[in-house]
Amino acid sequence: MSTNRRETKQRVAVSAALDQVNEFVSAQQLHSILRDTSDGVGLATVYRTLQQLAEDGEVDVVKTADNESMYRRCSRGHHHHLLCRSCRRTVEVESPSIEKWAQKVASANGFAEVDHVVEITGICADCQAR
Amino acid sequence: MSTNRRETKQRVAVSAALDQVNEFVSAQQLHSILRDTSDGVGLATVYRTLQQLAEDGEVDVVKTADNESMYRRCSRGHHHHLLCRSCRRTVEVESPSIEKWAQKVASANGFAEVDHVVEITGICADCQAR
DNA sequence: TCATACATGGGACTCATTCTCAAATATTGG
DNA sequence: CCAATATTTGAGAATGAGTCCCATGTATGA
Ligand SMILES: [Zn+2]
Ligand SMILES: [Zn+2]
Ligand SMILES: [Zn+2]
Ligand SMILES: [Zn+2]
Repeated sequence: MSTNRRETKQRVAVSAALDQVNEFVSAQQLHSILRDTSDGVGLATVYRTLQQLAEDGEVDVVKTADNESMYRRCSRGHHHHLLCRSCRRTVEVESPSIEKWAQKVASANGFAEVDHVVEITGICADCQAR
Repeated sequence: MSTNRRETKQRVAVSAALDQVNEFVSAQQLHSILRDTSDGVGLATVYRTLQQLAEDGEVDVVKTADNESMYRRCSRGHHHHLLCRSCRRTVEVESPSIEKWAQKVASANGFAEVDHVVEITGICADCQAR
């Protein structure tokens, strides 16, 4: 809700850690990454910070098949993801036609406050080559 | 993987209960619905049965925002859903162009074994009028 | 009817995520 | 710089969906 966030070393640490990975990572992974380096950050704080970053549109969130939230610093603006189920390599994809389609289907059926989830998964070329 | 399922009264009960609702329901909801009628069905069995029905393509599964799996008996064949976040009213939608788009984006990036998740949510006309 | 492979369910267990709240700390007005 | 104050932190407890274990029950086919 609020946009007034204090700059604590924990928040900086989480943000910095996110910058070091290019794929989606879970709160737990980030927590153990931070455990090793310098002063660790509490798990609760990692969760809170990631949620806030997501609220602020700083990171994107996707859910794995086994219900784990994964976070990634993405480019700003609405987009979707094509991601490798094996190595989590991520490709951001944009498609105005998909957005229009979703909106059209919804309003054609009388729905308002439309939202949508569109994610494509697969096995990337590298992972296919094993 | 197997398709050899025995016809037990529990399985019949779960399947019948599913037929009585037209929206997506969770395993827990189905369990408490069944608790009231006749002989209840164990929670573990409800989960198992729903999973099997999903495997067999008898029901569709969607995840709520708070990571709960919801099941619904849908028409056969691949399709997606437009669903009301308030009352869970569901509209099945088909769109060959979306399917082609997903496949094209994936192969253009060297991905194989492509899968995708496409769900549209909103507030239905009735819930807006509420 | 019998043998037996498969199904059931109560309860313990997992595990991501949230909650609690006292102690730590960033911010700010003076 | 300093004290007052509003936030933030984090260790551990709590939550809750879903899974597992396994002794008991049963659908099914010979
Ligand atoms: Zn890969
Ligand atoms: Zn979109
Ligand atoms: Zn509705
Ligand atoms: Zn599709």
